[in-house]
Amino acid sequence: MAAKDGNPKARDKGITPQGEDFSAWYNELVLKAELADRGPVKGTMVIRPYGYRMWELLQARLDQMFKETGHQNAYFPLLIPESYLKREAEHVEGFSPELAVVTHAGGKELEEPLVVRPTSETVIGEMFSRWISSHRDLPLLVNQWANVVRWELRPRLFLRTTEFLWQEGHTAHVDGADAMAETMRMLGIYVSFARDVAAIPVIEGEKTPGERFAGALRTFTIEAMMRDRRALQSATSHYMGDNFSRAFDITYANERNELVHCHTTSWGLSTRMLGAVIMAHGDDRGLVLPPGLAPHQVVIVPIGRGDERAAVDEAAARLATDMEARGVRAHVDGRDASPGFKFNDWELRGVPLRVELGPRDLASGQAVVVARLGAEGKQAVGLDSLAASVPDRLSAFHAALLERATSFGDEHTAAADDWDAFAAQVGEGFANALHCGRAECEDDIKAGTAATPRCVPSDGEPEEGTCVRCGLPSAYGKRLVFARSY
RNA sequence: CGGGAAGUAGCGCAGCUUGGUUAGCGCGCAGCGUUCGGGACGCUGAGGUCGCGGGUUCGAAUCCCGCCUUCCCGACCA
Repeated sequence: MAAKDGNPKARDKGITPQGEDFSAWYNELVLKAELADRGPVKGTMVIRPYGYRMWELLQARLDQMFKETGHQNAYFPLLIPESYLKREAEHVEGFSPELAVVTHAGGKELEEPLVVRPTSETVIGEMFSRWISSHRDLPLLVNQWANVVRWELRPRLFLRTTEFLWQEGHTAHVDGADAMAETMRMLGIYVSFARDVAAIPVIEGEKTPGERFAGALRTFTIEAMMRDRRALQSATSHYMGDNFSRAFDITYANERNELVHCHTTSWGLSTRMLGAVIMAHGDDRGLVLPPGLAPHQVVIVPIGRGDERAAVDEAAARLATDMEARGVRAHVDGRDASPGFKFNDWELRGVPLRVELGPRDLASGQAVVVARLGAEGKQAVGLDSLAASVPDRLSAFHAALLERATSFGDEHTAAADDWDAFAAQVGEGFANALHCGRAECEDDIKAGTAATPRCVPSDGEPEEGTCVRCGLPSAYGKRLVFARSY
């Protein structure tokens, strides 16, 4: 009977509401849902089994998509000679502030320091130069699943950790056209992964020069809106031109036996995507997981005790087996805890569908089904048809989740044609506005509103006019998306 | 690195102002019993170098000095 409001003790069971403190909501949720924990070293993260299962599911789907488009997995070393980083001028400049460097090993100082990879363009570039000699070797399409280290100043679980897991694709091509096609193909894969697996609608587009990857000629991104209406860059795809192939001497002999530099790409998606899932779908009760990434798509909560319970358990096990036979990840929660506790617990963990099964249900040959989005309330479903209906229910759940996120994004996106409207809109969500393209003007906007250009959207309508900030003629030929971001 | 807050049991906190016996409370945890359709209850119990180092004092969680760490807000970023 503790006081409800203002009393921290009353919250032991729940989490801080999003509207009160989004950042507290996020941290408490990640910890309480047992997705991750903080490691002993600042900025490091332990991914716990429930969170790691999500990563595994993500990996399996993306990996399949990569292989279907002709890529092969490989693995390159964690340690890179420091000199490699320096071979591409912009690349070092971009990454040196956040490098972790090994200076001692084997009990003595190293002759050349080794950097712990912050990304692998350099080692892979070096290896590509040894492997590629003919146009017949191209394109070379490689991906690696790995950990990387970037000494971030302000870590945040999943969103920005000192060490994180990701996949980085690296490819080499005969020319710019082929490399650009690859860059866009992989961006497309990220878009469909986000939409079809994570149920997150994204805006795809190109980064402005100021937001480009260090060493890239063009950087493309997918940007998603979180429930606090801030943007999260969820994956990127880069066209390097011949920058890295010149730095690492990646050349091939063409059909006329002329030695030519390759054009390369790289593209990556990290554990940050799990942060996107948490923040794009979660609510005040906890996570809401898209079926594609949910460790348990259905949880069956058996209710009852004694002899009644034995019959319930048996029926629950049969139901789970039935569902699994249909490719559904089902779980029976047999813990010694009250039903109410389990309901809340699985809601916190975001399980899409919950099945309640008790003596009353058994007697009437049905079960109670509840979807985590909650719109339909509790629904009685006949036991003989339940398992068969689950795949459709999960698809419907995915569609509803995507629809909800899509309308949320639409509701909080608006065009802004003058500075006051712009400043107000980036406080509300995303603002579509014309910009002059000058870096100093971007900085000015950031200083004034904390908003940055997220991208030049691929599907934007052609439009010319004047910059929303400085009034100079607009660049890019269309509106940019601006938002405060993570 | 700038600005804020905080380090006391696994988690969340009180105690500190005005030093004083075995440092408390809630949740969680263990055992037993009763419970089980929206976060159950009773009884019993385990669990703490009070962040670290030094100082003041007969006596320090409490006062003084130094250090460390973490979290939040900003600059950097997937």
